[in-house]
Amino acid sequence: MPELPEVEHAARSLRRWLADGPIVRAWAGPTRLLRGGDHRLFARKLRGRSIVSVERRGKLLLLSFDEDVGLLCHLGMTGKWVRSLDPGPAELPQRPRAKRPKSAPAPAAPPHSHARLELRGGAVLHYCDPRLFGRLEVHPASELLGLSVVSSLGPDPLVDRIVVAALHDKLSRTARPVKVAIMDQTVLAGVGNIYATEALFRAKIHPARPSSSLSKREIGRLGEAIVATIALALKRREEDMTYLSEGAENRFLIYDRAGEACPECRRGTLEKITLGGRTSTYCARCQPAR
DNA sequence: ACGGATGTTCGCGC
DNA sequence: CGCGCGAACATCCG
Repeated sequence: MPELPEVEHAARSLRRWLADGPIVRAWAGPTRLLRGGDHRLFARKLRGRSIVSVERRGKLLLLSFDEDVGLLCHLGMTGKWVRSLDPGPAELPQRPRAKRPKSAPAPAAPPHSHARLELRGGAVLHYCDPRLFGRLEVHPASELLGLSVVSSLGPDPLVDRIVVAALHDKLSRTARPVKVAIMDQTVLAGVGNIYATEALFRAKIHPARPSSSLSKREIGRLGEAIVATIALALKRREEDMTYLSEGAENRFLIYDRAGEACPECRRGTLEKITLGGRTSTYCARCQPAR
């Protein structure tokens, strides 16, 4: 689920939820989410901790607790934090649930819950991630910002804003397709495939344009489009829970709409190309190649 | 049933 | 060093 707006939404939720702390019990399965870390250490370190701050940098969540305990969390492709009121009986990762009759009791824990923070008062925060592409790492809170995954991030469009001159300077040094460049987390932190696609459409820039070919004016347009795209997605997130794969219809302008008519010019048909291994949708009329 | 999916990271080759 | 490509990770959905 996660690009910058979704991660920001998760950060706001966690900030609210963790304020009910402290954590009376923590648990994680022996999962690869921990990246070689020890699941018993996860439980030991987080038990008893109270939240100090929840920050977001790009797609990363940085949770700082008292006693200098920190948790780094990346949602990968399908990770999310879910709050429930019951921890569930099993001390095992929840596998996908088999179909059961309507009359059967409701499940106690959400599917794919691989780590849990149980708060005083009974709420349980589950980290759920079917594909296990995410990561959860315990570090000293004071060292979170110094981790290379964090310190190597480019400016975050919401936290730092986008400085056109700096972005232009960075893009001028590479011939990579501009879409690949803005998805590079060391160039901008938090932009992924959906919002890169949407922002380039808004800015009327072809996704395959060599980064170095963009004028400063175009970069300015692109920067504004990125911020606007992210702000709109975040607003929608806060208003309702609409997103992909949650029973919601596609609310994006062109993402995943190849073959449909362009919503802007209404004449061209949206096309699809692959850049940097990812699918890109664009309108050849509104986003000319040169 | 097959192909693709919001992300990252690795290895290989040029 | 830059860059592209494909694979890998594990599961779900249409």
